[in-house]
Amino acid sequence: MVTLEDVARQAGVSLATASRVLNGSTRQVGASLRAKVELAAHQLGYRTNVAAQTLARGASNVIGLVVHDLTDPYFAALADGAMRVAESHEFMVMVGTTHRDPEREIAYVSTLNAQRVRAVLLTGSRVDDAGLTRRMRQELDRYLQTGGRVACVGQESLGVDTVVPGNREGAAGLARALAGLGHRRFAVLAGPERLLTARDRLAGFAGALAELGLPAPQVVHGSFDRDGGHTAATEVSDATCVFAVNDVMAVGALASFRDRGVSVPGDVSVAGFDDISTLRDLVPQLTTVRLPLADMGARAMELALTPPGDGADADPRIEAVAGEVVLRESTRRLG
Amino acid sequence: MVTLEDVARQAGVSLATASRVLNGSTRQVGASLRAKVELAAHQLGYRTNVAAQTLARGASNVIGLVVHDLTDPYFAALADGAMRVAESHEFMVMVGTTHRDPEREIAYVSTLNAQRVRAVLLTGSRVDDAGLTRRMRQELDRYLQTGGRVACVGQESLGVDTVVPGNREGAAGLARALAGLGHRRFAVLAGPERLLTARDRLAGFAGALAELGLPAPQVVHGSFDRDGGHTAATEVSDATCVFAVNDVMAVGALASFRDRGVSVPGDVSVAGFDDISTLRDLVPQLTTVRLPLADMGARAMELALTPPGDGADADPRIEAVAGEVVLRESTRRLG
DNA sequence: GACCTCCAGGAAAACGATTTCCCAGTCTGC
DNA sequence: GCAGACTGGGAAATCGTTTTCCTGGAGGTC
Repeated sequence: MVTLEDVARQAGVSLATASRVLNGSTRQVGASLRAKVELAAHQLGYRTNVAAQTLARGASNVIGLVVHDLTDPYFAALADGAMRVAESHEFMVMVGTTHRDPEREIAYVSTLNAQRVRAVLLTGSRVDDAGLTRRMRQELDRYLQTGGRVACVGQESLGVDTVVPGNREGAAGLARALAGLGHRRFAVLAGPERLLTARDRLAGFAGALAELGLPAPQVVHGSFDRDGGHTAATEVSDATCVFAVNDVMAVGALASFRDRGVSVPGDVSVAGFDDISTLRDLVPQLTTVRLPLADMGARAMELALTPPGDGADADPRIEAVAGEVVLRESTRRLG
Repeated sequence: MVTLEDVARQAGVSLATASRVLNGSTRQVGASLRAKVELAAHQLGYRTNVAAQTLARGASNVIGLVVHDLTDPYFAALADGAMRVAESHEFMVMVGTTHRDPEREIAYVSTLNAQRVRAVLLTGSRVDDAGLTRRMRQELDRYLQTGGRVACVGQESLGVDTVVPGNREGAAGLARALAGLGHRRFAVLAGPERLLTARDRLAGFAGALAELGLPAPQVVHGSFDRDGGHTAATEVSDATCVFAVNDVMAVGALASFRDRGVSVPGDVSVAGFDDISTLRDLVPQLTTVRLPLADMGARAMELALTPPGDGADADPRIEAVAGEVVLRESTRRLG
């Protein structure tokens, strides 16, 4: 293992000079020495020991990214946007997958803290559980106190810089658009009861229906994934339009209806939420609420990397992202 | 920032004892001291400084994972399988995305080397370019010499432990199955000319057709993604069956045909490769060659984590993974 | 030419852990 | 009762950098 000292010796300079040449320093080094050091480093095949560098500098060049599930295109898109930004800043990204287990999420923050990562990005939707939230807050505080930075995508319940998608407003807009198509009897495949993202979308949707004086939708809870949508769809009884609170669930619902010979949008209309791009070639094309996921990931990463301005550090920065209703083939005009 | 020394002082023990209690050691520590240390650590909110630990131990608990594109479900599935294994061994995973740029891939190996990661997992298909391969080899050698471990998914061209999918055999099997349906005139949406995975699949497919005494397929090159499939499909002239060398391209091709009013499988049959699970609810359901992607990622990670056995370290371990032809709705029986 | 300011270079002290010794007890067996 | 193993505890060296001083010489000003 070749160290900086080896390089310095071979180049006939001090450790300090070698360090200054090889790992960016404000101090100047004379051209001839500089050349010698670079040559020596190249000849010996020197690679900085980042652990030592991190220890000495007191700051790493790693960012932590916590997602629920990489195979869920929602998180993949978010992660992709975030990673592009990190890469453009020459940061490495350490990824943790929680598989939707809040305990693991907390554990990851702890581990990332131990790694002294520069910033942590939490992309998973929060859950309505005061105990968990409190413990997460506590873990985050530990990290923040030692100079860490945290940003979040989803709900602002953690009191950190957050990119907040317009779940309520988007779902409300979708409800109005669907009502505009003539639908009156709705069902909502609402996902897990305590998941805030799911809950907000349901609330926005139901709220808008109420405002329009329409009957409350049938609500079917279930898991937040494709199979959750598939299962929940079988319980829909008497609706002309089904809103799945995310696209992946909508896909499950479509499959379920197809299996049972129910035509979409002939017999029932289906809408989702997120506008996952991998699903854009689905048949029928899915009516949904588009979120700029990659962009949201990128903005969250920017938040995490940008220290809060001069003002009081008390207020977390909140960036709202609007969803855009996109009507496609899976929902039809009634009557 | 609370250090181990703070903990030791608060607990009234030496640094050595505190270290032994908090960060797994073979040495025993008396129960009373142990309790004191644990209490102190808890009270002070101590978090190990992993950088210092890595430096002292000379080995990190981080694994490097290099993928082309997280939003491509192929890599997402691979990464997911790999990460599960890493997590089960309590390793953290540092992910790099190359966006299909071989230079970036090499740069990542270098960076991960600097991080002194325990192992590096390369999941991207190799490209036929002697210069690039040589430089990658060189970079890997540097890393291997210092005790690093490397595993790869794809082609065995790097001479490291590799999980090799049966691209040739799978594509050949597919060709035979499609010929068995009565197809005679084929087109292959063949992806980039120099990408080995694409090339192998094309070769396997064309080879099997030749063996059957069928005419050579029309070959259309293009990019390896959805849009590549879409574009390439427009150039297909006179075929009853189109083989896209991966599922994502097949989706593009389906969309292209649909746009032009060409019915699948009525007018033309379409097949892909990989069996991406996100696409299982596509209409029409895609005929493809199934690869156990998550499992492949997991096995590659196992390879990376398991030191080669006692024998000569000369031979890289190769694990072959067979693809399984799955005929679905997108291909029909002719005549 | 004296004085002051820069500036490039080096010696050495951090950074925060792990681990090798060394030491003083305590057991064991006879 | 004593040699010899075994035990748990601590002092201090070590890992590979960065960075703070310190120093001597070069260049500028009056």
